[in-house]
Amino acid sequence: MAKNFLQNPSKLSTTECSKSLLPVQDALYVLSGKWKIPIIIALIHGNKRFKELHREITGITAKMLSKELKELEVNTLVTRTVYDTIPVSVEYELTTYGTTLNDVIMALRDWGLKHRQKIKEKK
Amino acid sequence: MAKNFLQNPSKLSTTECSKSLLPVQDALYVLSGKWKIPIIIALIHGNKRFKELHREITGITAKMLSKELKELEVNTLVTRTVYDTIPVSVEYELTTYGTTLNDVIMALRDWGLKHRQKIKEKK
DNA sequence: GTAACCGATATACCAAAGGATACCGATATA
DNA sequence: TATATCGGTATCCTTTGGTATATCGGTTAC
Repeated sequence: MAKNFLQNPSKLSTTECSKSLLPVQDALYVLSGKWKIPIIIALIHGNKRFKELHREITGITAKMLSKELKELEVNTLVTRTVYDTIPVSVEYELTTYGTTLNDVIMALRDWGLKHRQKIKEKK
Repeated sequence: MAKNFLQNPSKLSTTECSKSLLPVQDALYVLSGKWKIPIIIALIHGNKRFKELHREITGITAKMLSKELKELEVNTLVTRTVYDTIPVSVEYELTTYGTTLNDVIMALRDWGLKHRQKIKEKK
């Protein structure tokens, strides 16, 4: 039932269609901003400390990195662990819930690749 | 090779991972802004005229509707057809290319639904 | 003693996104 | 004559997103 959504669009009522609107917007909101995807991708191959992320993600400022990490933490996509070293070290890790974004990211990547190709052809 | 991307993250180099960054950002850019998804979803069950979209998409201003439709047109997701009626009627249609976004939208919707559920549970 | 590292925060600023409102010419309706 | 419809555009304004730069306290290395 819900599985057929968007696959036989002509059969769907406006109300049925609008049911997908909010979830899609929720998902986009979680990924919104210039740096969330770069951060998530950076964390995919392993935990990272603040400075490591800062070095790895070119162009990001410490303020934005801190802010975006907080938002990812609020959405339980990332965990923040403080270690009692000297000086203190803080490790960021993608949660298992965070890895459930893989399908979304892969769908976006696949479409993005096709789109790049299409834009190239037009020129 | 590329298919395994994000499925066995620990095996991937930074350069391999960063290959997905640009396509994902491209895709998100195409969907960016407050109104693109509502417009696309509105067009999924059939062609619509400007005023129909304006009425159907609650909250949007004519300025934003016009602007977002132009961007969708530039990306060949939507076509604009002017009919020589009186007064003139303009029809917007999702292209077949536009419908290739279905996988992306469904992935976003599925994740968004799970996320809503998860947020609810926390409370 | 002074410079650097760590994980940030504070302040100031700027540009882009989006909203509110008014208006357009052509036509139809009251 | 006045008002409404259609598909927008023009102008102004506010909000948000993002940048730049300086600074913090505690510690270590030079």
